[in-house]
Amino acid sequence: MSSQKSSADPTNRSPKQKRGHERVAILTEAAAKVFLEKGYEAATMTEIAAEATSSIGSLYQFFPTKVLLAEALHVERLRQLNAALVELQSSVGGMRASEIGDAIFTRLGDFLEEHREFPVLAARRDIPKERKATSRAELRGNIAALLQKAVPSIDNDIDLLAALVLELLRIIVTAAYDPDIGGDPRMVTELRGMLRKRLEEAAP
Amino acid sequence: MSSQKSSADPTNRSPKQKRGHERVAILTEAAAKVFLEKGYEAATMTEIAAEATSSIGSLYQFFPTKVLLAEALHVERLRQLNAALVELQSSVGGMRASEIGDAIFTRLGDFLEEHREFPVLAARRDIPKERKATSRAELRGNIAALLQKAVPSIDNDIDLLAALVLELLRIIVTAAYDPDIGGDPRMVTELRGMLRKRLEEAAP
Amino acid sequence: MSSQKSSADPTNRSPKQKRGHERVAILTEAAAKVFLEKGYEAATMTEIAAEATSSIGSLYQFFPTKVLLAEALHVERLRQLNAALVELQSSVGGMRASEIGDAIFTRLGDFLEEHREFPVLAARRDIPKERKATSRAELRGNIAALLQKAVPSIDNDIDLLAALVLELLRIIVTAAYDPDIGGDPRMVTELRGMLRKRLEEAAP
Amino acid sequence: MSSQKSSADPTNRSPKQKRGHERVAILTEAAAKVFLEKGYEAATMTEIAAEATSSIGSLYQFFPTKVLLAEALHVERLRQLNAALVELQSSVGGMRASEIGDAIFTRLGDFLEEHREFPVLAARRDIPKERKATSRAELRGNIAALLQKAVPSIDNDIDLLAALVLELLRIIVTAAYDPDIGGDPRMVTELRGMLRKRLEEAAP
DNA sequence: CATGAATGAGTATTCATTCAT
DNA sequence: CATGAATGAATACTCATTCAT
Repeated sequence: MSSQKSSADPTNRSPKQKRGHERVAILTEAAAKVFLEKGYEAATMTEIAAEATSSIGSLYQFFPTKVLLAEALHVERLRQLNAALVELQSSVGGMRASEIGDAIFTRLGDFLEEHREFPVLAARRDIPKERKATSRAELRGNIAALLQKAVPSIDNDIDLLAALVLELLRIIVTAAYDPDIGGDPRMVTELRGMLRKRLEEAAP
Repeated sequence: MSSQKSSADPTNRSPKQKRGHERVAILTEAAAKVFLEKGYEAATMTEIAAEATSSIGSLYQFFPTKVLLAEALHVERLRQLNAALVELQSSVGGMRASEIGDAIFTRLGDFLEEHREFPVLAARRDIPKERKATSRAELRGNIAALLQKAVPSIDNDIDLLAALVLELLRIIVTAAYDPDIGGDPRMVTELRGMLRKRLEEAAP
Repeated sequence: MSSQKSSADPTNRSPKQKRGHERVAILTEAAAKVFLEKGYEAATMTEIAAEATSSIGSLYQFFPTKVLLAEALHVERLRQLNAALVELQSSVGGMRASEIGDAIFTRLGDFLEEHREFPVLAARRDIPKERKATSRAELRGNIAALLQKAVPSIDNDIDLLAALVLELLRIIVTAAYDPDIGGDPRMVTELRGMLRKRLEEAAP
Repeated sequence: MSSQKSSADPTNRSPKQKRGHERVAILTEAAAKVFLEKGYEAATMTEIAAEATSSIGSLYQFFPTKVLLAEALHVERLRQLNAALVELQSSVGGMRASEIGDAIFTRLGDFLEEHREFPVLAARRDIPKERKATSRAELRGNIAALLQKAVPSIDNDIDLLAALVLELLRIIVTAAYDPDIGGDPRMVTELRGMLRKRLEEAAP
């Protein structure tokens, strides 16, 4: 249910030494920062390298393409996101429907706050729809698993509910990313409330 | 009394002749199409001109900047959107809370289906936050007015509710824009349901 | 000695009505202003038309080319300049060598102050060298005539002296045009002094 | 530690490798040539790159802007010019007033003959007046220092005299630049003579 | 492997000039 | 003739990517 694929895409040459692993991490974080600040298209490989206090050549050593760099980062974040959901499973046993939504919101909200570049990566227009579908399916699956585990009695519409959670989260992400709206915490409260109600209704 | 261009004024030249008005309309629609297909950043002034079977010079005659072109289109769509909301006012008098949400969803859903480039325009990263706030405020105001008119008894949290409607619509937009998800009409139904419930609760 | 050619270059269609003459004057002055402000290359036909509160089409009606417009203006200014020199002839009879230089400086200084775009026009890189030589020759000739008339005893080197006067004036022009230097009136005094001395020496 | 480019810093990238230094030199000379031939505005970055048998990208690697390229070249020439003046100091001790002017004319004449693009660079309309004033001041200072060293008894008006030298040189430059006039060596002789006389008078 | 130089196709934008109304 | 729309070659500049050292 969770994703355990090795983080190295076959297209990237994977670093052979520890040195390389550190470099990759630094480059990746630099990319995250620049993608967040500038957006995917406006971010330049040169600026990312500079942010990592590394050279263009070095950046290309590990990520032979801007697309591949974005993808690597995206995949990594998805892995972390799914891992967070999986981890949540151990603590939701026996929760009431009204609580599971909150738990998910809280956990994923934390994730998204820490990795604010995530929506930028997810919104890239050149993600092959296939990969997109797969990613969505995996996330939805993990959320569905959570719902299921917490409230075994819902199995009807469970996939739809999972998708709904995802969409509601997307609002929060967007709102949080957009400084104008994000300030109003009542919006999050509202959304949590709506979800809670829906879940209670699904599993009375 | 001319002044085709003048590097110092950041405004679109408005056409003075019939020919000009027609051309502007064609250019605008071409821009809408290309922005939708490619996204704002990847859209090319050259391609837009080509799509309009105009010369690049003609495009720049009326829209001296890519930003200004996008803005003009965005403003136009916002105008239409707000007009639709205002128009809706005349038909909501006496609706029940449970119906007003549906009415809005339907009307705005239609709009968004017809103008699929809207989210692209609205997501541009270079919109000055001030303008963004103003636009949001206007939309929210019109939605609030609708809610108020239909159900005068809600005045508590009416702005928050309006904002909520906007966010839920954003989901639909995004989902509709994203071919993978948009197909599932149950999602829209879900969202409508959630909103209906919330509104009923607000105005029992 | 002075130039009396008709101001209309054969390449320009000359206006047939009074209306046309006014237009031409307005356009010409607008051109003068814009050339002065922006320089020849940076000046645009569009801006010139706007400055004349006229349309591009109208501008092109009278001056079918930017080059032709600049040339027409240049020729007009040269005509005025030469006319001023010719006019001066009637008042220099019997002046001493030490005075004639001052007289020329004063008169031409006035001209250049009133028509500050002159150096811009004269510095255009695309003036055919032939025309350039002719213009210079005419100016030099008129200055030589002045010197001759005032101090008939100088005939040796009179052309060289005339050229010298021209060059010294160029300094003033440049300096006057350049706000940083122009402020210092002592420079003009110096140049006048040097010229006076040289002339006295030439005609003891 | 890279940072090839970064849209926010208005500086030339300095080369870090030997290859880079060579390229910069080639590009600079190519720029000098094209600026001289075409003038600043008409000179094209593409043509400069071609003249240097480099790619346009290489040119921009080191000179991120046409303005910056011109400035770099201008600054370099000013440096050389000032260096020439400073160097001259060691050989003017004890010269007579009548000689120092000639020495300066000769030295700077050589410089200007070798770097004929200099006036083009100096005449650019977009030089910030502040920089212009500074450059002038430095040149004037060096000339003043020369005059002072050679003829310590002049201190009255020394700055004005230095400015005068500069202006007289400007004539030569302009004349030399302008093929029509430059040919006449008597003009230079005249100017030298005038200056000599003025200096003798200043330091009898 | 790291570094940064080299490449060049691609992009927004300008502007003289021509043309339809 | 006036007006302003149409045209498109030309230009500065960008940036992903490749290569030499």
